[in-house]
Amino acid sequence: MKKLSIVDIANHLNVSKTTVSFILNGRAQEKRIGKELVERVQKFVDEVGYKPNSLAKSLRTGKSNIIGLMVEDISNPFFAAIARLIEDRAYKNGYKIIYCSTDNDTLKTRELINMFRDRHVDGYIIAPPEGIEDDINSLLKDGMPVVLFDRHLPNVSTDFVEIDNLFSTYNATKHLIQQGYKNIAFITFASGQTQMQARLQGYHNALNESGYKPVVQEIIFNQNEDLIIGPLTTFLKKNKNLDAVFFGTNHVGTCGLKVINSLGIKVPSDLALVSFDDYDVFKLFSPPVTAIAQPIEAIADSVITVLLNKLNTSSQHISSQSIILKTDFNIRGSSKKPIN
Amino acid sequence: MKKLSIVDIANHLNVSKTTVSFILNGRAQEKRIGKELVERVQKFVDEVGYKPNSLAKSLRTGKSNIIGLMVEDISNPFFAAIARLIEDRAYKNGYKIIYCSTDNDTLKTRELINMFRDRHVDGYIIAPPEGIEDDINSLLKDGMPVVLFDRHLPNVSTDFVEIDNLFSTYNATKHLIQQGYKNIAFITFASGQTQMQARLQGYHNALNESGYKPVVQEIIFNQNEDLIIGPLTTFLKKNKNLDAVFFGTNHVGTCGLKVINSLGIKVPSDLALVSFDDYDVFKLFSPPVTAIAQPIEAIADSVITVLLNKLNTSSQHISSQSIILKTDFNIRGSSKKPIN
DNA sequence: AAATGCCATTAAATCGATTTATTTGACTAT
DNA sequence: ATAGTCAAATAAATCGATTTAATGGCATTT
Repeated sequence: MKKLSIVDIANHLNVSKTTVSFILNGRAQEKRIGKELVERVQKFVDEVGYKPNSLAKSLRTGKSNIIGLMVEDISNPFFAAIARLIEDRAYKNGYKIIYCSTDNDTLKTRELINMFRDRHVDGYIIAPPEGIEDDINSLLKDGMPVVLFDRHLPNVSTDFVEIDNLFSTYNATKHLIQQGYKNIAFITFASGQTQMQARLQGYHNALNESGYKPVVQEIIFNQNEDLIIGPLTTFLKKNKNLDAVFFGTNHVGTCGLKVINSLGIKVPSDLALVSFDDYDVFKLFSPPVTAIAQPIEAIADSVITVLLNKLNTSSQHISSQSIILKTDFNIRGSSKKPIN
Repeated sequence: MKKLSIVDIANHLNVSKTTVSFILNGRAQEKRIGKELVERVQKFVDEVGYKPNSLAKSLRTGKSNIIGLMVEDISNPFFAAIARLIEDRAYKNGYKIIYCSTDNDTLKTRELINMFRDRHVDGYIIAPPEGIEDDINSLLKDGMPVVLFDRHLPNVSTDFVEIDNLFSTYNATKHLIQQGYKNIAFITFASGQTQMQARLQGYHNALNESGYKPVVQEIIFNQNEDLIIGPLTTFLKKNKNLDAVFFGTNHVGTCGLKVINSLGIKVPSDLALVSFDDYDVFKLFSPPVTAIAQPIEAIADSVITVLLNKLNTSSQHISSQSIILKTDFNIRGSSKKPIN
């Protein structure tokens, strides 16, 4: 009852395994193998449900039909949703996904890249942490297809998919200003990543145009949520003059909501809120939080499309492309700053 | 600059690849290979950073060091969190994870199991849909380690990790009754899965003890959230006499919250809420939702511990174990039904 | 009739490791 | 002197596929 190999098939049919292999790989015509032989082999293979051992196949061909997907944290709803969509599309195209969470940790990411490399994944989809430039360039030098998303690396020239971060925060901040808010803080994780810098820049640009003073609070990321909530609480307690707060990522946003809840701050009468990323938490929070929604389907679709293209066309000649997607701005809660 | 193979190493050192292999696999002593030779090989291997090709290794040994993880939906926070924890523990023990979402779809799950099998995963962690019994029994027959979680399959005798579903809903329902609520509905997805049946039973048991009439609403699951929200809205509009609602899963819970929000129902004055699974959405929702919290870390820990045990001890003699974990009951919002 | 070309198929090499079986030389026991 | 033991290392088989190079048979060309 053990698994059949191609040799078993060949022996049973009194043909060579070469013939079986050619037939199974659709090269029967090319190799002009007799029509009835093809049918006989095909029939028997179907009958016993023989499947080639993919390890042996990968070893020989160098292809694994596996895509390595590295997100920041699979338990973050944004990344989970993207992973889910990419997974679906990949399966439909005959690819499997190995995924992992980088935690934005350069060392961990480096190990994971080596692990993927070792498993001979055919392509890489990465939300890269800073400091991983050399490793990715090394992948590229070896001809591996790599698509970055959510952010990119200035010194790495490969395809990437991003959203228009700068405009998104610029636009949202502008909106707050038009509503009459003047003391608008921007709270985010300390990070030099491109998307974070762009978001920050958008905020600054909008404030500059209005001549208001920017108030930026950078929180050190920590796995332990208490170490995020602590500094946040301190900050909000100290800056009572704020009339609006902009959260730069969904994680900061949910932590921020917890703090605001526990401090008994009223939204938006005490404080108006805007957060990056829109999902269940923000839609349900009462009163609702205005949010910038990333086009998750479009991101996943673009990423996998670009990668599949690179995988199918062994094209060294196509230069790398950057895809920038638009976000939606979902305004919720009262629309005007109440007059004091 | 291409990758080195064991032959390259052997040639360069003028030894046989057998020797290199023995040394690299820690069998030098057993094979009494000379001490200086061992050091010479070790040093060179470190120097050039040689890593054995894991495909070839897997092909020969039959082991892949990969664990297949099948959850219901990786974008569901409960499963995402579990997956994340399992992933961490697995990596620490030298295993990688290939994961996928079953959607509770038997056919899709069957295909995925075959895919895992084909990739020679060493062990399986599955939140199984109904109807997949035969496939899993077939895995077991072939000696594959399988651990189920979140639910189990009555006709499959293998290890599983669950929570005490029946007691959890019994206890929570009891609590509602003690608070003075009389018309308590239970809303859940239509499913014959063990955990769902147990939750329903707990609810029934509590109501029976009090002599109140159960009101159960089963929603047909659908990927399209609108097709869940629709029936939910209809149900809540029709049953104005309800004073409490119990959501049987987190997904039903979040959908339910959306409906309650859009209908303008006040919680808990109009309607008290209890939901299975506790996470950000419920903690932040204002007024907060009382929830049954699953011990996510303990679940992930138990699952991976059991599986690693099975992987390490090639023990056919250890009979399968069932682990039942306790839940936490997080009471939020007002504690008494207001007197009308 | 020998040489050439084409067909249909297959033997053998290959991918990169592990593992079994064998070799070689030194030393010991009979 | 001969067989037997042992240490140290290696040759060769193996895992299960793909792929290159080779084969024998037949028809056609010169």
